[in-house]
Amino acid sequence: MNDIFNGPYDPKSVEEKIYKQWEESGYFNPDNLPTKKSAKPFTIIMPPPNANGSLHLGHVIPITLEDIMIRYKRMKGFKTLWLPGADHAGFETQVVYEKKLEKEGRSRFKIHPEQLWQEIWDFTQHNKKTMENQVRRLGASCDWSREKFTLDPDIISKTQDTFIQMHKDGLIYRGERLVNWCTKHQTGLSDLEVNYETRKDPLYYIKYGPFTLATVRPETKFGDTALAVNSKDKRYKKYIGKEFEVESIIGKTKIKVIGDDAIDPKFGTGVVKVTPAHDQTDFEIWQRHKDEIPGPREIINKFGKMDLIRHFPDSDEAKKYEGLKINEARKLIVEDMQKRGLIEKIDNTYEHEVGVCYKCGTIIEPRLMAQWFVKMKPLARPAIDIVKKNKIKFIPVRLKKIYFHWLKNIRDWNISRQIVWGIQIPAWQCQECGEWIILKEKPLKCSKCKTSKIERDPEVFDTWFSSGQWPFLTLGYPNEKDYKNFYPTSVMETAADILPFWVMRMIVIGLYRTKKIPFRHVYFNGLIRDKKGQKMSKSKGNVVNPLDIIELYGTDALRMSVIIGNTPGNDLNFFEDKVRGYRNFANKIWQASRFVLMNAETFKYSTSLSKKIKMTASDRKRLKELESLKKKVTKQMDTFKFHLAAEELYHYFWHTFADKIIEENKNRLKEETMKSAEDRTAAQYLLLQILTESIKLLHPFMPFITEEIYQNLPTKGMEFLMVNKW
RNA sequence: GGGUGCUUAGUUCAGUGGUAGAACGCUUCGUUCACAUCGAAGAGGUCACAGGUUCGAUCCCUGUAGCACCCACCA
Repeated sequence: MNDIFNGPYDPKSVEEKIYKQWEESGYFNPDNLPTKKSAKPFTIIMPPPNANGSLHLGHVIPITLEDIMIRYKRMKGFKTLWLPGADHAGFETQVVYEKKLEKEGRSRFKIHPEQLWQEIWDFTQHNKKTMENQVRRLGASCDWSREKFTLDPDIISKTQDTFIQMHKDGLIYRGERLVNWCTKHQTGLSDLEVNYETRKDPLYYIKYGPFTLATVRPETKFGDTALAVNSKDKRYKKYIGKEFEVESIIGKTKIKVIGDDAIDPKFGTGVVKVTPAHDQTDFEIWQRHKDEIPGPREIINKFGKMDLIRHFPDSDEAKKYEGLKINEARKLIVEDMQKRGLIEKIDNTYEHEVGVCYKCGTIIEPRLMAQWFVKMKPLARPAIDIVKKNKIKFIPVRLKKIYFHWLKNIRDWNISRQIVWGIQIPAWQCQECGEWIILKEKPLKCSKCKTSKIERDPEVFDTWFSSGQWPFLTLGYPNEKDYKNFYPTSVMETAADILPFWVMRMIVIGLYRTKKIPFRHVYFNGLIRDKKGQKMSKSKGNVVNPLDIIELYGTDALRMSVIIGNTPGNDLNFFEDKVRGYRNFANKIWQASRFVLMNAETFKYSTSLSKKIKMTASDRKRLKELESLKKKVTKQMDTFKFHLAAEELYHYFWHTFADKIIEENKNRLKEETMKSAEDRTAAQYLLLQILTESIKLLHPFMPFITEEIYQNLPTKGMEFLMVNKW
């Protein structure tokens, strides 16, 4: 017997070697698999990890789950493709890089965009390489020869094609809208990238002509273009449509009262000042009353400072507040208003939700900007239908509700980002007449005024605009062989929290662009949390590096610990004791295999042997039991119940095979106690048979140890367990 | 203000319309050559609460409470 079995199982000496063998075998690539011609494809596109750091424990769950599915299907004879990738992760990465710059005492705003781009490129390429090796350590059997990066030239080009096609189809428009503006990062954000925090802010009741109204933002007064009341409000009905001259700190101005149903008569005094340039609701009110009232007047600039003089050149007050930050301005203005008796009262108990940047927590300043938008309503409808008809199945099903809720209430999608790190928008503007031309290459002349003064839109796409096309772009839509062979993909396995960001958009754009569903199943895994159920984050200091765990306990143990007890869509708490338990299990497998092999040295295996073996009734019972286990586990695998399958196998191997079957057969194996050579052969056969099958069933979950043992079995058929028949 | 999920052993969590399950931890015993990263035996639960459906509910329905998360333009 091979003496590698001496001592406890040592993952370190096995894992690296085995992975290398697998990779060299070429079997990660479906083109090399010994599959039948009629074999069906099974495809998973790996959600590309962000190339702005290294893998953390949160990546272990998805990669393990995907690997389990892939290995299972590969053994089932499918033509399996698991395509890995990495995401440039636009804004996310730029934020990470900016923090790095800050530490070095540099600022993004002082670096030439091209240089900044190059620096971030180098940064991501470096991270990408580290991450690839980490993915290997996890045992991922993905096809590295097909790996993609979201900034590969073909991905960039085809992402732009989609934009151009959408434009042709009338789905893209450039609109002056209020954008969620982060004054720190100097970029607009999508609605999804805004978090809301509960804040306590003074609510000022200010006098406004014949009215008193409540506001938390008196400083936006200078941008007011109307007053609004609910059109059904009896108290104020008579004022609607009338214009008033009001006294304010910058003198007298005229302002009109309008009626709008968005106003809640019960809030404050039921009167609202309308500031369309700095408030989403007010902007919408203005859009409904465009003919009656003046448009937005911007009085806060992109740095979050007062910008008044250009609107009120003759006002001394305007000069006084000019350039002040919002908070400073507010304080001063309130003081001045109090001096003039314009403040009736201040309510200090008021709590409300304030939108903040999801990265830095800076209060979002709604800001009027021209941006590219995708019309979502027409795209949402087919995406709703397809899931309703169950053409795409959700695991767990309950998340469909969230999906529908999102799509039914969807608003147009702002896809412009004011950063350098991303895919450039293929849009060009004539500097003479302002005409926009949507083309990949720079046009020679403006299509309207025929001049050649044309500049590129310096902005880039929201990163989700390109990741939303990931399943078909990675496969080489529309003409590549892979696209024809492997699309639609089989399963999209991803974290539940990016359903609206990513899954929804992949379905929406996938349907639009390919006229096909991008995947048949979506499997949502939960987030990994620490022992106490808290989110892991660097600032809390509870981050666990998966490689440290692997060093201690091995990859197989780590994999088992994140699979067992992990149900789709639910979060999972991580603790080291659990991993230790499965490290012990790995050793159990190792020792049991050692015992079986030790006692099988006299055993000559051949496929025709099984007929000659004299099995006892209890042997047959044990084999039957094994058969029913196989059936049960197969069914669980087919229905995505990996946590149950893994637990079932764990229990069978340890408490049935090792504790019972091996024990009850010991006497049949020893020279001194055996009944006959024939009976010994039967016992050897039984144990080898059960061991071989158990190892196969365990392989998707614990690929390294099972492969290593398999290669030492006299019963092995193929060169690798990885491609052995399930 | 809406929505979703969770509440089961000391802990972390599975699970089922019909005597409650696992892992870890705990207690007692065991050092005969597969394994002390082990074995044997064991303690430990009104399955959040209150109603309802049912022959029977931890499971299905309704409501309540606590926790977690998501969404929302009430200034």
